[in-house]
Parts: sequence; structure tokens; C-alpha cells
Amino acid sequence: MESFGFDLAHLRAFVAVFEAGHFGRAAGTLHLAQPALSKRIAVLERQLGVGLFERGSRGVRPTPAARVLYPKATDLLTRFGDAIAVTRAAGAGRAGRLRIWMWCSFCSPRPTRRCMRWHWIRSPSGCCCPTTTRWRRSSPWR
Amino acid sequence: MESFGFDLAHLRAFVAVFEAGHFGRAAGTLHLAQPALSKRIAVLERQLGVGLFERGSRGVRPTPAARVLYPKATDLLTRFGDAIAVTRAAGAGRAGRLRIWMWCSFCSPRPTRRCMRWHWIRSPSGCCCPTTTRWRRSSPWR
DNA sequence: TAAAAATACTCCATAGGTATTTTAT
DNA sequence: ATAAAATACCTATGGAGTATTTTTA
Repeated sequence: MESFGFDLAHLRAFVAVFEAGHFGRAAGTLHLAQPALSKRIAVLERQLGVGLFERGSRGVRPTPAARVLYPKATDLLTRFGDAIAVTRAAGAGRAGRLRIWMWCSFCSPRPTRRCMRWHWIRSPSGCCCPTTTRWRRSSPWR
Repeated sequence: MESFGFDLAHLRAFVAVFEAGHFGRAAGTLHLAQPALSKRIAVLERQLGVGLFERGSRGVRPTPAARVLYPKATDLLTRFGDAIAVTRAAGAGRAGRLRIWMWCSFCSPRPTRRCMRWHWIRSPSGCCCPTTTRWRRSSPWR
């Protein structure tokens, strides 16, 4: 697990700029000065070896690479927050391991043997199916 | 998107300690001195408000909360690396958006209409199904 | 020429290193 | 008694701020 010279803080900055289309405003939402934000993005672009924004006098526009990165970045930030929440819950005794049948109602109306796995509550893994997906679970605790 | 007082670097440290069961050895694999690693873990535990390791004179043992966090952390680190790779590929013109049929051979032997979506190459989303999963894709580019 | 981002420069917080102490088996 | 982690302390890198310059539409 090597380091990449940047971290989620940089992705947080990237997301803010992407959404604002403007360094100044993004800096505001991050409670950060504009030059500090510029530097963070510069570090990110340098470490990636890829330009992320085209600068103009009316704000910035994302490059194709930025449009690739954006959904990944928001996903990572969400998952990061979730991981923290689950861990805290576990520390407070409000989460644990559970043996459950887990299947997707779009894939199949019934559970199959192969779907039975251990899961941590509040953390079902993703599914390939569209938004209609419904997860079901069967007890018991352990 | 608020900050949490720690970042992926801390999770990287956590994973190393979890896997080594030993601060000293984990510090070695991270090319870091033992006290620095101790401090990182201390920051993580403090920010989470949760103990992660029980210290002993023969190494450390993970707490239940740590066992919750571990798979999340490794998943995040993997996804982080993937996001970087895809973004770099996009910057180098080796990735882009593709309209494809995507389905899981375990769910169904044939694609269904609802499975057709835009995807970024090299970044298929996860699936609920076991390891037998095979992704198939149909052209064309766009 | 006007709005926006980059640069220059300073300061401080924090990360990391070495030496040492504390803890647990 | 011994192996391992925590603590104390120091140093240096880098992150953030203000002021200013450069860029682009």
C-alpha cells in the first residue's frame, strides 16, 4: 500500500472546485483561502500527472480526466464517511457481524445459497443492478 | 464534505498494524519509525473516539471496532488506487465513456435492458454476486 | 480592463526522528 | 527480565495566510 503524494483532503478540494466551477467560491465553502486551494489542486494535478481544470477569467472548466475522477472522488468520500460511522458504531456496541442471506430483488426474487455471507451491518456491498434494488436480510445476530 | 481530522494515510497505517499485529514491524513496512506510527494510530483512535488495538508485550490485538474498520479501509485504499489509475488513463487518452450492456453472469445469462448504462472503462461498479461473476461488455465507444 | 487564478513570501502546526521511559507477560 | 509501545523532546517540512502579480476573455 504505497502513498501517492496526496490524500482525500485533495479530493475534497477537487470536488469543491468541480462543483463550484470557481476557485474562489470553492475556497469559501472549504473555509480555506484561495491560494491554499490553488496549491492543493496543483499538488493533485502534479501527482496525477494530469490537468484537471482549464482556467479562464470567468472560472474553471473540468477536463475529461476531471469528469472521470469526479464520481470516483465523491464515492470515495462517501465511503470514507460511512466507514467512520460504522467503526464508531461498532466501538459503541451498535454494530457487529451478522450472518445473512443477501440478495438483490432485481437479480432474483429468492435468495440462493451462494448469496449467504457474513456482513457487517450498515455496510452492504454494492450491487450491479439498477436503482430498483432492494436488499433483504435474515437474522440472526452473532 | 467536512474533514474528519484524519485521512487515508492514517488508514494505511492502521491496515499495516492490523496485518502485522505489531507496531514495530508495521513501522518497518511503512518506512516509518515506531513512535511516528504510534502517533498516527493515536490520532486515528482519538478522532474516531474508538480504541483499535489492545496493546500487549507481545504485540497488539485488534478490537471489534478494528475488525469492522479493516475491510472498509482496505477497500477504500484499493478504490483510491483505482480512481488514480483511471484518471491517469483518461488524461493519457486511454479511457473514456462507453455505453455498454453490463450484467453479471451469475445474476442472469443474458443482458437485460435495465442493465444498459454508461460506464467509464476500467471502473465497473461492484456486484452483489460471488466470485464467479463475469462482466461482459458490448461496444461501441463514445 | 476587470475578474479570477497563480506566485511570492512569511509563519506556524504538525509529522517524523532519536533517546528514553513505561508497561505487560 | 525482556520485548514492545508510549512519551519527551527536537527539527524540519509543508500547509495556510496576506499581499501582489499574471492571465484571459
